[in-house]
Amino acid sequence: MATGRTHRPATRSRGIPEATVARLPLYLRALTALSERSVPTVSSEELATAAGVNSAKLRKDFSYLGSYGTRGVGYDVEYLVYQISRELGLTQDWPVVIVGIGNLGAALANYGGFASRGFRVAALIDADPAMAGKPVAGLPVRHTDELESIITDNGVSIGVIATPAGAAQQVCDRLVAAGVTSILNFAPTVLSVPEGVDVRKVDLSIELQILAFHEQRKAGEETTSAQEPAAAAQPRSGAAVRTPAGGRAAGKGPDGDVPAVMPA
Amino acid sequence: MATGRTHRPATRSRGIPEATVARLPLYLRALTALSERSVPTVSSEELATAAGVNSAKLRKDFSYLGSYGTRGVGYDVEYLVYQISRELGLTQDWPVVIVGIGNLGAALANYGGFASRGFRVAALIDADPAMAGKPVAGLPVRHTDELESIITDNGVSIGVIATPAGAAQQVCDRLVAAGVTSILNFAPTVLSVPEGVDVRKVDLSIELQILAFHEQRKAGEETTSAQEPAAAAQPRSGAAVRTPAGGRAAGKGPDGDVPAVMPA
DNA sequence: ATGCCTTTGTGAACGCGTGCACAAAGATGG
DNA sequence: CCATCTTTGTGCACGCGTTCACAAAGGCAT
Repeated sequence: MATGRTHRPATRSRGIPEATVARLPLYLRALTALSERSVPTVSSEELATAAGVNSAKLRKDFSYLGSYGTRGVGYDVEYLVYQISRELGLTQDWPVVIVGIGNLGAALANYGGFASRGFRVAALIDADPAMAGKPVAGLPVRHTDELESIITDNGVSIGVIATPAGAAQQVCDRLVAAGVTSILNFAPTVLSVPEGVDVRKVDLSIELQILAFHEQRKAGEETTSAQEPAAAAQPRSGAAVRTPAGGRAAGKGPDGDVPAVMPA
Repeated sequence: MATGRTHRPATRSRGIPEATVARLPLYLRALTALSERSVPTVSSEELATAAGVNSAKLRKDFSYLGSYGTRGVGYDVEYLVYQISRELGLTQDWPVVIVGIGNLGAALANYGGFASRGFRVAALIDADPAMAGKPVAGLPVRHTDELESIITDNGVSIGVIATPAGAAQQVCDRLVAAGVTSILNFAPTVLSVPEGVDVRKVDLSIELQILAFHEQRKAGEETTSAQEPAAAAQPRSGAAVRTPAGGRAAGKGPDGDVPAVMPA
């Protein structure tokens, strides 16, 4: 759910649905694992299981990229890795800056998943002068004053914000002004950006809150109706990401707590 | 309109759409900020702006919770904070364990967004004996051996996995076996869990990859029309394959290597 | 070659989420 | 008490995403 972008999927022939784009990295990871095990080809069924999705969905996703499979056989692993990488733009080098080198920023700087996917941490930036020069993940922390020059000098177009909420918008503005057009925001704030700038938000506490909701619902169901629709036998469905279809649905309230009292 | 059997119970059937649940924390955050500023009431339009969503969507979301607004006035901030908190299950205490105290685990342990929302870090767990006892975020790190007892003793039902990918499934199995029914997974792996266990995944590199996709497309749009190599270019099986450490020279351009290693 | 078997690619149906637009509900002022 | 104004709550339509189901395509054995 990127905020920020408001216009058409544009590219008519190349109109890959957003939902599909979001799954491509998933496929890529599964394919990379297969590649390392020197598996030459893989069927949509196998790959779908490995990625935790439905096989029909996977085939349709791939169909947006082109016809890269062979009927009766499956997909060539290496070829598909290349195609998806290219589609995602991972065949080129993406310099990124991380702003806000606290616990989270340091964790991000050390995160192996970046470098291995074409992302190169161009610089770590922090507002604290005491941090300046201190090495984190092998890079010296730079002061915020240098933000603009770092971005222009390195041609950075992707910025990661890991600052406290209060500083996020200001940092965002400076990043955008300096030329950044994609932002990954870890600060718990709604960033406002001009047209043409993409923002993706990752909010750790929101994820937990969503889990708490479902957890509460599960706890409530035990006490009321043990009657569970018990969707078709699905022995060990891998994923469970996002609405697993057979999951909740016919819920029924936990228990009848209907307090009409206003605490205010 | 809700899902499931349409009785017409005076109490609303709890068929809250998943998309709505995912936005409730967003509203809650905006409302909390208003509450701290002692704002008594807020209109759907104002709150929607603060939360970064459409006002109609916000009203519809709230309608699933009940009619908590006053026409012509808006919503009572305090009351709404309470209602959403209750709906999300944040009015109770949720003990959580964090497994894998690396950079990310430590960042999570220090993350303020947890404690302030009803989540209490019951324990930090790591497999490294050298970490045991070492204080992180004010808590002593416990060894993995204690995992089961910690969970049962504290009644933990939510677990956070911040281990390397290789250990994630094993940790997950142990968490589930010990009674955890909700898992927030930061490891880049598809976890397989039995029916009834919720898994939410946060993948830092996937978010960046999605940004890269849009970034690449933006860059391509500038030059107007796709200079994209029409799909036919690549020979089926032979070529494509990873160019070991190929050029990438000029930075831009659809060639270069393919990431060979999974992120740790 | 021919026929069988496997697996892809996709047309079509369905369901969910989103946003518009408006009537109903309540506040407010005269 | 009535008129007017504001804002909610929601019916409806539309578009996207998901899933099913199957014909077409290719491999393989005979």
